[in-house]
Amino acid sequence: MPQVFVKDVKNHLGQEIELKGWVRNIRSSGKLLFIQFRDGTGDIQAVAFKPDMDEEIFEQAKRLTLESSLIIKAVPKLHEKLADTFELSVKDIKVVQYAEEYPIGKKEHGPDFLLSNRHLWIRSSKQWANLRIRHTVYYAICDFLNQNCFVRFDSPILTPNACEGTTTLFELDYFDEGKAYLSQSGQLYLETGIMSLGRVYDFGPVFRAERSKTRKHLTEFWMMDAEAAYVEHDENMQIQEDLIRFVIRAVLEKCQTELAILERDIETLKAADAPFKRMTHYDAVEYLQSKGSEITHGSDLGAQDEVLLTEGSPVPIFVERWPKAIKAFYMKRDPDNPEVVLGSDLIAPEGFGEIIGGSQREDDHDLLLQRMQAEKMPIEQYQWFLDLRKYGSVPHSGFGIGLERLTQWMSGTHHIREVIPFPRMIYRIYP
RNA sequence: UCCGGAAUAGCUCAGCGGUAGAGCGGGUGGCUGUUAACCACUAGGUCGGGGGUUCGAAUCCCUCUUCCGGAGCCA
Repeated sequence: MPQVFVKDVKNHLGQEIELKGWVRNIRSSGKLLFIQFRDGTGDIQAVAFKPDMDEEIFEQAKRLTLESSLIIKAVPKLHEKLADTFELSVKDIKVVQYAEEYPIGKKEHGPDFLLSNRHLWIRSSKQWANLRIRHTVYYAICDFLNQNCFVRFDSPILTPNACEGTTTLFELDYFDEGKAYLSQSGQLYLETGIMSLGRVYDFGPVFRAERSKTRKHLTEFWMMDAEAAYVEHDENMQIQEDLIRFVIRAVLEKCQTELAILERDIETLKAADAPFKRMTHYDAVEYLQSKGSEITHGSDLGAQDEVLLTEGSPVPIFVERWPKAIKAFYMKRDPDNPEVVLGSDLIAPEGFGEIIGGSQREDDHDLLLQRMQAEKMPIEQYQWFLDLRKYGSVPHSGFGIGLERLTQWMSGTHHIREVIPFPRMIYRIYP
């Protein structure tokens, strides 16, 4: 008998089918046994009724514990008490393993305990939902880019130098070549790719040895960097907006069960699928000051500023044209105002903060060299990067999306540690 | 790194100077419609480590360790 997945049960009403999975919960009522069964594709209630089955099988089923693995033969039917819900009428059960006493109980647990049991916690329904939404977000990003002429071009993870000098790097020994570092962004390598392929993206883990300790930071997270030749600042933002709205629609369409489990406010998410706002950094600071923020024109937005800025806005907000001093060396100066760069941060609503950083890149060799010298960067190590400005340089732009930040917003999850299978944080590397 | 908070049963917590408690989970029994099911009984603890104050410390003080929340930095 072929295996049927829980998600397909509705196509087999009245037929005997076989399902393979685990016990999420079990309730017994004498001759009736209610097994909350899960198989990875979804959950369904399986009902075992003693008079309808072999007595020995029923006794075996009675001894099932939380998370025991089992194969059941059953007939799907409409739930006797709930509308639009299916349940299974159990005919036979084969216990694959009686699970030992399961550490994660039905009541509340603290974060330390749950994180120490992350390898088991991922089975819980909210974690299951988060990981499925992450999957949907990941492939929606790839789908959008693939449909828009971007070619996957993976940047190396082991690198000889820093991408953006300021941030802390994880360092390791690289044979006889001295130190190597775990990449914190593939962006500079992507810029080489556009000269061959036009539009490229990478998607993989990046590493930041920052001692950040907030609900929005991980030391290892997944980032998608995209880069496009002949795209300038305004079009760069338009691509980002189209991409994010594509992702929102994909999640709303494909993750209805998951969003319901997480009690995500769907209407708020739907409302974000509308034209995004754009604001210069100057105007954003003026606005924030009028709202009581202490922010100054030369500085970055704090966490509270991001919340304040998007308060009352159903859509994300681009903050663009930043003071040159607080942005990276490779960003192109605004021809209309050399004090600011053509960079943009996209701030998600509902307090989820920055989800994208992007910019038009400096494409003039001498200007780029000057800036690298000003930042005292080791020029000889970046010769390959400067070369791009010598052999057919073109205007180009790109941006980077933090997968977990975006997933966190889509799923409405408070802490970023719940939207990656095994979060790496400053004080935690187990399991 | 800085500023707060916490550590008591497997888990979540109450107890805050006078010999250790609850709920859940575990075990045993009961129940034909349960939805973190319910009911009865039951086992389970050097109160994070070390030091101090006291007739007496889970409770007060010092110290160490671990964790949580927030800030900065960023995606």
